[in-house]
Amino acid sequence: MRQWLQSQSPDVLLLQELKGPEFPALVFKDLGYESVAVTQKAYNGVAVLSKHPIETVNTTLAGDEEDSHARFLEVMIEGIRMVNIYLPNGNPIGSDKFLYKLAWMDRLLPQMNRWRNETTPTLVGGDFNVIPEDIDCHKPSAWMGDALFQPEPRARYRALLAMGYTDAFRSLHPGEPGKFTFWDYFRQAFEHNRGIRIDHFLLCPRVATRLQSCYIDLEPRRKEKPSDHTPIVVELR
DNA sequence: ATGTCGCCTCATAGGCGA
Repeated sequence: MRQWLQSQSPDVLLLQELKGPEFPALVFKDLGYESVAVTQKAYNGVAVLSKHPIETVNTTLAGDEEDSHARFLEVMIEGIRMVNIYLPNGNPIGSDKFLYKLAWMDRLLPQMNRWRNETTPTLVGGDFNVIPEDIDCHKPSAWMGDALFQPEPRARYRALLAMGYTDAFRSLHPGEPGKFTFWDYFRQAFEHNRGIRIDHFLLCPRVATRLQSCYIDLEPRRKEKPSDHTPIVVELR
C-alpha cells in the first residue's frame, strides 16, 4: 500500500472494504496524503486519500436513515465531486442481503441522476460488486448463481450508463476480454486469470471529456498476501 | 459443493462476510 502510493503517486485514492474501526490517517499524512474515512468494526469501510484538500460533503447515501453501513463517501477535491462507494455484495441470491443490495442501488440511482442534472463535475468510483456484461468475467456460467451477475443489479448498472455516465475502463477498452479487478483466492484464480471486473469509475459527461486513460494495475495482486482486488486507475486531463 | 482469506468473539475454533 505504502509502496504503491509512493510509486504511483496518485492525486487521489479511493479505498473500500477497510474492515476496521479506525483508519490510520497519520500513516498517510506522513506520505503526504490528507484522508477522510467512514469506518465500522469488522465490516465495510471506505476512505479517500488526497494530495489536495478534501471537503467532505456526505458520509451516507441518501434515502435510508436506518442504514448504518460504512459504504459511502462524497467529497469535493479540486472542483470535482468524487464519490467513493462500496456497494453491497448481495450474496446469496434471494436473501435479505440481496434485497439490501437492490435497495441500496435503488437509492444510488436517483442520487446519481440528481448529480447528473447539476453542473458540478462528478466521478463515482469504487467496488460496485456488479459484473456489467458477460465479457467482464472469465466464464459467465461460473457466475450465473452469484449476486454480482444477476439481471437485477446489472439492469440497475446499465441504467446509470443510460443516464449519461461513462464506464471509464470499458469506454477506452471496448470489447477487450480478460480485464478484471478481482480474483477470488480459490484454486489459483488469479494465476489463471479467472476473475471479474467489478471495480468501476463512472464519469459524468463533463469528466468523461477529460478522460485520458484508464487501466488496471495487476502488480499489487501478484504480491505476497494480496487483497483479492487490484487497483483500477483513471487519469484525467 | 467446493475452494481461501481475514476479522470477530460467549476466543485459540467456529461463524461470518466476502
